[in-house]
Amino acid sequence: MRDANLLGALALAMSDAVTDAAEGAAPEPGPAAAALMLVAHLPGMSIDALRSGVGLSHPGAVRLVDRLAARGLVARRVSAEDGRRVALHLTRAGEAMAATISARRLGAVAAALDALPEAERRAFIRTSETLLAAFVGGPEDALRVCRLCDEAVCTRCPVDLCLGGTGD
Amino acid sequence: MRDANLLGALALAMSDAVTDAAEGAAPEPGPAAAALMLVAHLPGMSIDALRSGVGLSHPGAVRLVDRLAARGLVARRVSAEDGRRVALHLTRAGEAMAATISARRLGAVAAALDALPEAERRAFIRTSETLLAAFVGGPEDALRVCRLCDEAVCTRCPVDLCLGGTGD
DNA sequence: GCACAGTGTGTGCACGGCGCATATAGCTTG
DNA sequence: CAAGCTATATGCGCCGTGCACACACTGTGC
Repeated sequence: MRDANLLGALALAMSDAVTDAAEGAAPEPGPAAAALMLVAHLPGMSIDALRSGVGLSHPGAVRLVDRLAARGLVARRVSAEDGRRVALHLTRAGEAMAATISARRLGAVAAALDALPEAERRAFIRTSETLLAAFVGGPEDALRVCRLCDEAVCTRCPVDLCLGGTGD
Repeated sequence: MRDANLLGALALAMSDAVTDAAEGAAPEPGPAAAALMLVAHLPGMSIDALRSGVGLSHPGAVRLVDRLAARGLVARRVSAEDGRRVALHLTRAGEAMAATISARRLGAVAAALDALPEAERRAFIRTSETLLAAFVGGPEDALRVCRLCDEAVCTRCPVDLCLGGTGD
């Protein structure tokens, strides 16, 4: 029980730090930062996929894209293979903002992580991979879990691996 | 960089699981669950202390207490030593709800943690204690970090220890 | 080729939590 | 006792959100 309580507190503290760092660089608080990172990760994704990633209702996702498009961060394009779907893409400004968000997010974690001795750090990360896989139940969870990830540094991704992917 | 990204994803996934479990047992989504746990941890606390713990503005905290009081979960009492301050206390119903919130929160983490081998688990928790202390900058952070903690199982608390407390 | 259901997206509407500015009560210092 | 500070409470408006509904497009049946 003590271990679970301690780990829950660490998760909350780190998540707060990560979220504050990410949303501080976003145009508005809330799911905007996650939306930008998701579109950066999966260019051409649909609004419905974005919805499940950021945890909003359908109309909420539409309005979020409205606001991001009005700021010139994302662009709606018509999908080539399906006329109903919207293909979301990042503009230059959106890509720059996503890069800033990712840098701040990584910095919030790296500071504490770099203070660990090398061996302890490696062991900790290995166990973290095991735990992360345990929190992924299916493909719909992957978008949520990875909604702030930076695909550029996400090698051997445990989420992809546990879903049968290649881990890139 | 990869380590920081991975750890950030784990923090987000665990925090989501913990928050969903806690808020699912609360009367409303958002900071209500944290407010109940904080008052359970520190009976007689003021609205201003609650405000810093849940991360709301002053009026927001007042309205939150209004709603919790209207549901019969918390009680406003006048502080004995300071007539301006409100001493917040949990009612019987509030204590029961706080117990449920804590149980669900611990369950969300314990399931994944119990799957680890004993030695790996102990090593992971030790490093977690080190990291948790790194995310506490001052006394004001303690309330935020511990806003969902269960004091009954929080022995040798790294947050208290790094602030010079007794760790209970 | 055409009606049909199913899916993806956009919109009118109202609700509610939130912060800003302000007001009031109580403590504290001169 | 007057002035300043702190803690709490309230009027007000904003904005993100979800619900219900409408529309566009795709695929399947006849």
